[in-house]
Amino acid sequence: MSVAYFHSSTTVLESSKRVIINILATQNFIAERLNEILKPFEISAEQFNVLRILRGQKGKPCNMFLIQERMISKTSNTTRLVDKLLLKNLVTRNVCPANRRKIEVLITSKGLALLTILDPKIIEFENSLADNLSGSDLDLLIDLLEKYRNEIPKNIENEHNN
Amino acid sequence: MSVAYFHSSTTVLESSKRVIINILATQNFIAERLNEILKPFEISAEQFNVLRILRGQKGKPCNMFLIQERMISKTSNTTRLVDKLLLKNLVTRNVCPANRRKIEVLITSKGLALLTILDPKIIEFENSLADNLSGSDLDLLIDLLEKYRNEIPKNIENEHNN
DNA sequence: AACTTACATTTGTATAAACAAATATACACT
DNA sequence: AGTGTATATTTGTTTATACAAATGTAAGTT
Repeated sequence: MSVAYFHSSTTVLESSKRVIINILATQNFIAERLNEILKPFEISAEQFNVLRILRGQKGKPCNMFLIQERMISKTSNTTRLVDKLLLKNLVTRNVCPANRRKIEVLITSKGLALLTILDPKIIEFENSLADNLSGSDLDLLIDLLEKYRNEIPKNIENEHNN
Repeated sequence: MSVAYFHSSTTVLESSKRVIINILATQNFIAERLNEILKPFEISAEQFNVLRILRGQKGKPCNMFLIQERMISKTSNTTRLVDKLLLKNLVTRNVCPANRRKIEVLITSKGLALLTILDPKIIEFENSLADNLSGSDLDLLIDLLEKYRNEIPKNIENEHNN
């Protein structure tokens, strides 16, 4: 889900508007660069995201609901996303024997190999942005964003060592 | 341009990753709520953005290039965006007599009226988010985001009194 | 004037997002 | 077993995005 927002002409904006513009501009900035990194490998950011979620499972299969839940943007169509990864042999998809409503999705060795190639590029990208701020400012930024969304700050748990 | 990013399982993330997740999550948060506000009026966030850019022109016509330049996400198709606004009679579109390559787009009174209805809802939305932070923290957040994108902090000029 | 290049916008087309509706399975209850 | 309801995923369809190519206009050059 992409969002446009005014970026217009002649008057100084108040902070409540400027912060929104800045968040959207920053998201756009990140999205453009991430897509550039991924483009040579012919996967979209969404597909990349799903691959990382699957790797984070460390061998445990992941059903569609779980994938959807862990994606930041919940609106995309998980079935068709996985379809595309399946076509490239980056994942497998099987009906769960214990509950035939569920689907077990697993990353393949080809998928893992692709992530291994991408890992250093992504880390370099993340660090190149993070380097613009001091360590304490980076943590402050995280904290402010969480507060801005009115989210209870927590130690976000996530796949690491990726 | 929407971006997904990992939001996965079991390990604590370093700040360089967390900040990206937080920016994307915040953008998504804003986008969802903004779309909710606009939905009853049957315009998309992008269309809304263009209308605000046109109002910011204060009667001066706006060509396609200028509209595109002022949108945060440059990738969308301005022609077809304006097409849709035209269909709803929210804008007019005419060939520029001085330079027949250019197009003059203007917001109509119907377009202005729509913005007038939306204005308080948008302001309320912006303030509801801004209220989660103190004034100085809000300005700090803006500053940190600009630095994060490595942009020279400036007093953003924009349409106001909207 | 013809030719070239740059500019401004539109169009074509393939892919993806959004959202509602449909399918298929599981489980609880009678 | 049959019925209703919740769960899990898929499919259909409309609209939007992304990107390349095409169109039309202007301006400079020979």
